[in-house]
Amino acid sequence: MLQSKLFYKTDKPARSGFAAGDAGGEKSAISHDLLARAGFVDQLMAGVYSFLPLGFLVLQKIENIIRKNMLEADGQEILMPALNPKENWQKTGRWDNLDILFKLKGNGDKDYALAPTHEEVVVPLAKKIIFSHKDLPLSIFQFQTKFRNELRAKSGILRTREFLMKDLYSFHSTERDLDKYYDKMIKIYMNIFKECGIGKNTYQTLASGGSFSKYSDEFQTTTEAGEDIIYICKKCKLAINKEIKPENSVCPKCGAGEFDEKKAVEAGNIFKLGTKYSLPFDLKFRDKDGHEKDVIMGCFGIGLGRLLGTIVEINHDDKGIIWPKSVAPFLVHLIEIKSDKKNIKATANKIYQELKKNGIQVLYDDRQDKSAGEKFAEADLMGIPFRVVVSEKTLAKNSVEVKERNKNTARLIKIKQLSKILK
RNA sequence: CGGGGUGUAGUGUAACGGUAGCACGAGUCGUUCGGGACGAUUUAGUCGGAGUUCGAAUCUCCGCAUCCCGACCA
Repeated sequence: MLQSKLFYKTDKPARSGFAAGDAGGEKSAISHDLLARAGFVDQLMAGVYSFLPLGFLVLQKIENIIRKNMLEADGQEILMPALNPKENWQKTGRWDNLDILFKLKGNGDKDYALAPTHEEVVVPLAKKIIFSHKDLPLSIFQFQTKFRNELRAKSGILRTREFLMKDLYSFHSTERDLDKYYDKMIKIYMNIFKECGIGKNTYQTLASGGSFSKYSDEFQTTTEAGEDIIYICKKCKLAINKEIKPENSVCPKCGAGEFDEKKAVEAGNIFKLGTKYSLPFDLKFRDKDGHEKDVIMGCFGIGLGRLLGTIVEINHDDKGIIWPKSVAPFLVHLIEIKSDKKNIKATANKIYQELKKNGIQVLYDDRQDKSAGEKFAEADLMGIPFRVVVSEKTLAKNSVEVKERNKNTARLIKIKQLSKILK
């Protein structure tokens, strides 16, 4: 039975709705407020968060959606170290030039870096695997904690200094092969965001490529909490990040000239790295003719915590979170209304066991010291898709009350039918 | 990294330079019991360090923390 205090936030929330921040004009992300109050995350310090049981369950759901899609892209999952030697970062010049790099000292004054990204690890690794054109293409991915010493952490969980990221690195023998893979990955990325419930608000967005290429592609989700401004082509829905917009007065894809301006959060970013990191580590392969050539690389990232926060930014109302079923911590929030009649508890318990047996994930609120109103309010805040209430009233009709979080009306369902309608 | 704001109990908030108070939470008892119930009772606090003063939560300086704006953002 899941009723730990970690699941049920004990703080009494403000009753005047979730006016973000105070009257002084300070504003912070709604997702941060909701996630903290509902007990999904806990802040340790600026830009560093713990994921509590509910939040961790969501994080794992998101991870599994991404993993499934990366396997679809022929990715092989590994886990690389976060603690890195200085030398690798010197080779690429980033030890001195990357201002967000966390540096630390070990025994004997030895220098280490905490990896903010993993080219400096994956390329030397690939060097031990890739020798021939027969070894290509190759895709390697991981879910790893990244460390970035952001000058300013902000927007709650949306911009942190330590965060879980999926990063996939692809290795190709030709530019053309990278291009093909890159286009395929754009589709796969859009599918990930769709599966996470933010597909309608997420746009492929042309952006600056940083120092490696002219452009990169971002996946921007439109929300007021966003840090970026994007221009969405009214015709083909391709978006352009404000940072490169002056260069494009018409849509580079369809040629139309009308755009919607929106604030957005960058939920993912993909790059054509080319030989930027192959060169410093001398990553080469032999082609069919025996000639030595540089390996061409691509890089594909998604920040999981930020994605989680973005999902909340998109899916909430004035009562709390409304989780899409695909990433909800549980499918069903089973609430037992306290009663003197013993059969209420027994029946609720039976329903709980029955649902679990059917493979349905249930959070069972059987606390005896909480009023119905309090339980309902917390259920709304937590945002689990189905609320199932067992009480004297419902049992009198051999039923339970089922209410979906994203709907306004509840209905009575015969207990025997319950498992069938929960989808 | 520049600018600004804020640090009071677990949380949220009051207190003119003069007895640190209230609400929520948590504990106990009783009454409630389908939309954040009620009474009684208990618990717990001025970010740290210097200074001014008869006296500092309050004023000054330093530090630390956090939030916001900007810059930055593989």
